[in-house]
Amino acid sequence: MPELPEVETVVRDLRPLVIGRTIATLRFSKHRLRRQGPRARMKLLRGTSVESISRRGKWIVLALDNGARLVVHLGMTGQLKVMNVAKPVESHTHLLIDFEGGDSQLRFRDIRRFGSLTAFGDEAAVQEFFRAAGLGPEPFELQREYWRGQLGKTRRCMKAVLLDQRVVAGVGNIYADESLFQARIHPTRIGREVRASEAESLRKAIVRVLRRAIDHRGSSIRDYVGGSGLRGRFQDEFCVYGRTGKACIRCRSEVQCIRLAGRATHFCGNCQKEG
DNA sequence: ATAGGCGCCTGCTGGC
DNA sequence: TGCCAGCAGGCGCCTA
Repeated sequence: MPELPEVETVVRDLRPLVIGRTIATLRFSKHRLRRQGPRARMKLLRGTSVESISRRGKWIVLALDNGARLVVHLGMTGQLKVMNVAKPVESHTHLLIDFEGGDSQLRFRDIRRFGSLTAFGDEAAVQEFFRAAGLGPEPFELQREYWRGQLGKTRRCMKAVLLDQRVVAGVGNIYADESLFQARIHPTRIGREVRASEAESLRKAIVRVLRRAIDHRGSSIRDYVGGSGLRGRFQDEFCVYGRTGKACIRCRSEVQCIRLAGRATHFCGNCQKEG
């Protein structure tokens, strides 16, 4: 579900609501998440105050003043939001963080439990975790030569390359399809057969699409809400994603949908030529 | 190296 | 109306 723009929106929403707050208690649901660090290490967070909240790819990092970190991934249906303690706790809420002297609490909710919550002792441990995962560069910091090199050395199709978090961090199914449409590149094109000029227009398209999506607070299709519970609006701006059978906004031919890299892939067969 | 399939979960939709 | 297959913003693991 949440890709970079949604995660960025959550982080921006939460920033004024959690920075400076001191964590009083952490309460977990009885269900385990798909991936979750040792529950015992969560003790590191108690009694500390939040210094910052940031994003790396689709990961959210809460930095505490004792150096500890809480790293959150929203998976497909994760929500991280601050709510008034008086609000009923919704089903599938897996972590409640109460702050000292306040009437609001941070809640992690995840219907499908594909998300993850992990505590780390310090920033170095977080960086090592990302390094071990091979997490690639942020899309906004993609170097032209690096990008060309990554495309040039692979026989995978472009859709698969864009979804690979080791190549570029933060792009998911929606923004992969939208970026390829903007750059007029067919999703089945092979990485190393993409021309340098195409690679460059794709690099720019990714940045443009992600920035616009962030401006719209991301895309809400079903579950996603920002850190204050507000939905996104970028779903109204989709050119191809979820528009199967509808007219391409550019040439009016039918938007097609195929399965690639195990995911529904939307494109215009007329605007995006096969190799 | 890479494609494909499965598994992890729950909930919703569309076709019969 | 009811049932059930199929599908969903992710990702790791396995096999061929």
